Amino acid sequence: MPAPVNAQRKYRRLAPSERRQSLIEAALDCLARLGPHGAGVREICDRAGVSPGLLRHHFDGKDELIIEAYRALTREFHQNLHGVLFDPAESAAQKLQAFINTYFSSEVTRDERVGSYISYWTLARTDRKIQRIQRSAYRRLRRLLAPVLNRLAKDRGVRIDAEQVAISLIALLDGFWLELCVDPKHFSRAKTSAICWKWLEAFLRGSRPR
Amino acid sequence: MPAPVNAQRKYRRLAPSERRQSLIEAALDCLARLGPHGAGVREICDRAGVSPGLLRHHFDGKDELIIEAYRALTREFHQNLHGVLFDPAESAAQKLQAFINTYFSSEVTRDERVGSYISYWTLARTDRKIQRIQRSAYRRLRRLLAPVLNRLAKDRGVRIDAEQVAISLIALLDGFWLELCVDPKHFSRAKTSAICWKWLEAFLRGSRPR
DNA sequence: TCCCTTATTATACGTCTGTTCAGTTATATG
DNA sequence: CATATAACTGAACAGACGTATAATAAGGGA
Repeated sequence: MPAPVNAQRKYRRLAPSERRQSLIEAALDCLARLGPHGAGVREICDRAGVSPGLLRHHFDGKDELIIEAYRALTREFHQNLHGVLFDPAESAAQKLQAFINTYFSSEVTRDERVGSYISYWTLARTDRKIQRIQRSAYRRLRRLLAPVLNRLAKDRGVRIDAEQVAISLIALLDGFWLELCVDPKHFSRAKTSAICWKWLEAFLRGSRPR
Repeated sequence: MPAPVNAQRKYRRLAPSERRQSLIEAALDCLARLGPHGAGVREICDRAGVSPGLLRHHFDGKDELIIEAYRALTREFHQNLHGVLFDPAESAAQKLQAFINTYFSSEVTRDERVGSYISYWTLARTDRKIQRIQRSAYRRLRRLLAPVLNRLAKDRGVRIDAEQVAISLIALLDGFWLELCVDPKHFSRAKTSAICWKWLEAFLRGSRPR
């Protein structure tokens, strides 16, 4: 009576792309829970259920994994928000409300992700490659946002500098997002979204007519 | 013909309080330039012009130094802003404009400091003691700001939830402050201050009358 | 079925980390 | 000027780090 086949296997082989994805996921998880200091090779590989030597078989080194994980993170972030802003059925106001909601949604800002964003904010100060990815992601977000803001201003009959308003709105969102990190209990995500929308509307009301 | 006395001395003795201050300064400097990863004991002590063993003579360990440095940083930050908001000669509007200017001033946000703030944002995610200091500093800032905002709302004849506006204003400021880190060239400090003030005024104009 | 490829493991290596400690020397005090 | 105190040095330590490498075994193709 032989033991089940699965019990005899010491490990499962994965296609390189799958294993890389699994290691990226583990890296983001460690970065979020333990910060850059805690995201060591052994910790990451433990999390991925894999021996430490395997990292170098799929990546040039730990640094490349961390960078690749950031690429994946910004891609995920951008896709979430892109989908919301390009729904042709919605008005500009509806799009922007959905945008703000998504920014604070559990999908984007969920606890297992939010810590990794902050880790990368710190890493970007010293790592040029991470800095390049961050700036590019920031520029893409602005370019995504500006035309929709322009459209909203048109609807409201006011004249704005869309680029500048995009920058300000992102600043407001990022600022609240930071505060949610300090004290998650102090504000609900829904309430935070509502406040941001209120600020945006107040700003538009205060802008000069076309 | 003896060499000058100073050239024979191998080191200079300092009072504990002075040496502690010097090490704290060096720690903040390393944290800002190199991030948490680069702020090692040897690096910090090099920066302070001192041998690595000395750190433990004045602090319980590296962790305590980092925490003590954060205490000094938040104290400095708070004192700068406290002075601005408690000038009795100024109106609420003038106080708040000065507050915003100071927030982005080279004193508070200067390059050799700004990086250390971000480092601590990351460290606060995993270190309870740093988290406690951060939350307390955040609460103090809100309590400093709320009464002045209330006064401004009175002057403008509108009714606001001062606590909530304080939270929002801090979010806006912190958000811009983060963006200045990503791309310092994109916005001047003066322009950033002006935009924040404009947002605050627009919000007040949009609030309901008393 | 066997075999070949290569994903994976386990161990070992050198470097860097925070810390220890015995010895050294600046400086206040009598 | 002599002496005691303690600020300070510098080398050595154990452990954690990222990495290199030889051995192992999973799993598809002949």
